[in-house]
Amino acid sequence: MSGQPNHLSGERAHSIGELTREFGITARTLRFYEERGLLRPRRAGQRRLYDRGDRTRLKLILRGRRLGFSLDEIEEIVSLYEAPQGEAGQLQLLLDRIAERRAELEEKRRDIAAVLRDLARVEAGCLERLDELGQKSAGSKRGGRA
Amino acid sequence: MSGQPNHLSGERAHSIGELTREFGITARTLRFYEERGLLRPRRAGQRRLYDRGDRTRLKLILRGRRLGFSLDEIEEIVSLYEAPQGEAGQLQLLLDRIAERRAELEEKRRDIAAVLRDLARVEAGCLERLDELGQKSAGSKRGGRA
DNA sequence: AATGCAGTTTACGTAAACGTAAAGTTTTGA
DNA sequence: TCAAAACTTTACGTTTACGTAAACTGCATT
Repeated sequence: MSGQPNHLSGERAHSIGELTREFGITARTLRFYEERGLLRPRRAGQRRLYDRGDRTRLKLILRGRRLGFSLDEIEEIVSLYEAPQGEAGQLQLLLDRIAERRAELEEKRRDIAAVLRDLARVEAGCLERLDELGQKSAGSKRGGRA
Repeated sequence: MSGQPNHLSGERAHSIGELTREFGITARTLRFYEERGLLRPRRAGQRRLYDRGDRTRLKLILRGRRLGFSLDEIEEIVSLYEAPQGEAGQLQLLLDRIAERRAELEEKRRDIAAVLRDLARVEAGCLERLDELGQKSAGSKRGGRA
């Protein structure tokens, strides 16, 4: 139907250079993640080819990175997404790990809320002060302390 | 009125050991933060004494750390809190920096929401699967496929 | 044939954030 | 009083997450 059959699905794979541009990271980073086992692009000869699944994983990795998780933690989190459909014991373990991660994330969320709240306070102080300065400036323009 | 006058205010200062226990960090970390200029406890001879302000700063630092900010970034953020009451230009700069940080924090917040959402989906899948297994198990207990 | 570009492997280098060990001082409790 | 506990400085070590350089390969131009 479509052009050349590219691997197994009907989507286009990406070179390492394309990914660096798309995600603003270096090729070294991508190779490093592969070395760490976080990514497994297929190959066309030597060249790496990243398909949709690899890109999805990469997005997850970068998201974890922005949240300050270590690559070890990121690996664990990503593995949760692709966990095998095990039996009851495995599933319970998986649920436990999910609960742990959720707790961490909710702590981070509270931390963020706290910082945002503090910043809002500082901002309010700034605006107030600016307003005062504005009053004085306007006053002097209109002729001093009137 | 009270016992010995401790410095200028009427509060009790804490030793480095007390802080390590209270916050679950090592003395090395506290000294390192001091070396980096993030903390400035006063001294009683050689010994460091941390007052309420130092503890507040430390909480901010640890909060930033949990959010994955570098110590450089943390320094910047904390400095926003204690910014001098400058004139209009300075205030505007301060407001700009606050806006930048706010944008970052809101990206983190979105990232957290995304991970939480994904985890919830995985969890739902787990529970569903567990439920299926429970059905089967109950069925066989009651005597196979009825 | 030569050049250039994109990609590859190998390997050493580096910045950040502490860890750890050594050796000395000061405080504190028995 | 005296030993243990707590603290100090100095200094080298370690882990994480890549950066950077060297040397090679394959393909497309010129």
